[in-house]
Amino acid sequence: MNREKMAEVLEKIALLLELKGENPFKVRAYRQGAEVVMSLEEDIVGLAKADQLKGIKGIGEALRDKLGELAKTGRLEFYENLIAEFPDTIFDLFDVQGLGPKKIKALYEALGVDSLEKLKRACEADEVAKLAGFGAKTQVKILEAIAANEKFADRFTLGEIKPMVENILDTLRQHPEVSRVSVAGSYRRAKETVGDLDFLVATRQGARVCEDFTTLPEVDAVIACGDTKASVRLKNGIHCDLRAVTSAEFPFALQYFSGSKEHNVAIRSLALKKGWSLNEYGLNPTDRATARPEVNEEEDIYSALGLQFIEPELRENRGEIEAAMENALPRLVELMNLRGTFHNHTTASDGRDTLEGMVEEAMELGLQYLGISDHSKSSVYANGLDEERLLQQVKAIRELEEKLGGFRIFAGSEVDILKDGSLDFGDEILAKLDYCVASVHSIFNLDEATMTERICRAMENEHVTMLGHVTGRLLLKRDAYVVDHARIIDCAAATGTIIELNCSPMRLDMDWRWWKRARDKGVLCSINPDAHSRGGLHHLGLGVRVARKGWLRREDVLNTRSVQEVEEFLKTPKGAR
DNA sequence: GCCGTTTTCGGCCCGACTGTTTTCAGTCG
Repeated sequence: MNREKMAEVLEKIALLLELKGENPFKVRAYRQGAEVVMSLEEDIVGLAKADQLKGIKGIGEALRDKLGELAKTGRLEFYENLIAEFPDTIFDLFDVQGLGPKKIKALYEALGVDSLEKLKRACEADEVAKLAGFGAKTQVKILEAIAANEKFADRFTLGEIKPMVENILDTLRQHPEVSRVSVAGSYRRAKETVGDLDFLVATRQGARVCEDFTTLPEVDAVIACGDTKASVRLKNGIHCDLRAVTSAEFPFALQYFSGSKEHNVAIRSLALKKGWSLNEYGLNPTDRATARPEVNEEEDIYSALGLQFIEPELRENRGEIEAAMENALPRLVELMNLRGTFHNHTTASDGRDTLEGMVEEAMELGLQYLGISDHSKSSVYANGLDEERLLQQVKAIRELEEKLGGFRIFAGSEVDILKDGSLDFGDEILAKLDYCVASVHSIFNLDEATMTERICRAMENEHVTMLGHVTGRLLLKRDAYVVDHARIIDCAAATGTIIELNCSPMRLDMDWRWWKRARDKGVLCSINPDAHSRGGLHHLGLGVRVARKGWLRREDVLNTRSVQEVEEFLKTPKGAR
């Protein structure tokens, strides 16, 4: 039993109760329970096993018992009875745009529809349109939604949709009737993947702007279009909403639609305590209210509630509101703080650009130093360097550096962590490098304890400056290999090993949820693009956003330091850094 | 089912949009 499985059971119970027409608040309680299970800092499975869930907000007596049973026996009778009432394939129906519990229930009871396949056939046989509450248009929309689901992925990585978001923002800014523009939602909060996009505009001509939005070249299908809201599906399949509000409403709408839902629930209840009812249009006095604060920007809303401004990346209800009350929010790292970066590849292994090309791009970006760390010999698939080629590369780096004068190139290696935790190069070779990134690139299927031990052993090596991509995850493609993050963070703290924030768009690894803990234990971060081409260096901005989401400050990140400081750091023995 | 500075019962966010209705239910965020 693990955290994910526990949350999934609660999530599925919520759906099944909805199908049965249960009290919506009970449904919500299960859904919130799933949320709590996923976001709790402590080891929820261990706590559940030991009957120590008491006092956790959102987990009451009933959920406590159910989680306890689940953790101890791996099963839950209540759930098994519930799930036996419906076929497993019925869950797929909830993914169809426009179908909710009531409609699914009707389809199931009247037509026996319990899978996507049966739904499709029922629509094609014109049976759905005849049902009460359904009609011809609904039937067409269901078929379209099924087709869209078959054709497209339902989530996108933050990195891959960035160019498109920038494009749409530019177009909206140029609209003559639009005065203010922003993207909101999980994209603005820098979640590693997003399921949809939310755009917000200030205008007096909502209907017209909404209409124009639906004719953008990126739009594939229009789902809805009214006076204040338009909803479309873009050609790459992503769902995209536009909200049009007045300029006075804009800060409220921006706050509201940026979420997260959990953050907003907490903010609104705080507002109520102060005598204000907060929604997407404004701050309205309840009977206890004092004078209405002036709000022109989002910052003014937080300030009216007696809070420090909370950066969007932090709005996950993970302690940011409490910190803002005490004026204790960190000043987050910014892109302009970065002076260089480590973990980059060249044509020597599997990169697409030469050493000279990579350095040139780094200089263009205004960096003062660049770390080169090509793959080591065990990564045969990536043309990894053996000892001889590595030493040649070090020589080439020193020569290029000499020629450039002033720009520092750190010679390193991304050395493979072998199965037993030993390294692909011996200490005598590693000692000749300026630094070294150690990463796992093979044998991903070890159990958690063995994998964690393997990684910790590598970190104990004096020459390992930093740990590369902690879990090896490829977002939406390959799961993380299982590691005990808490132990790895402790080990990094104990050995003075840096943990990399790999900001390749597919990775964003270590996950943002762990950085605050690492920071509090004194572990240093290095924001590394894992660049395999000149363009790859541009992902540093993405890395900064994730670092911010992990509560990191400038001083928590190695590559905000100057060349001299980094040299000093690397010269100092690990234990003394 | 959860929660409590309206505290053990009675609330729990609510507004926009659509389609099928003839005044509203369902979905979505």
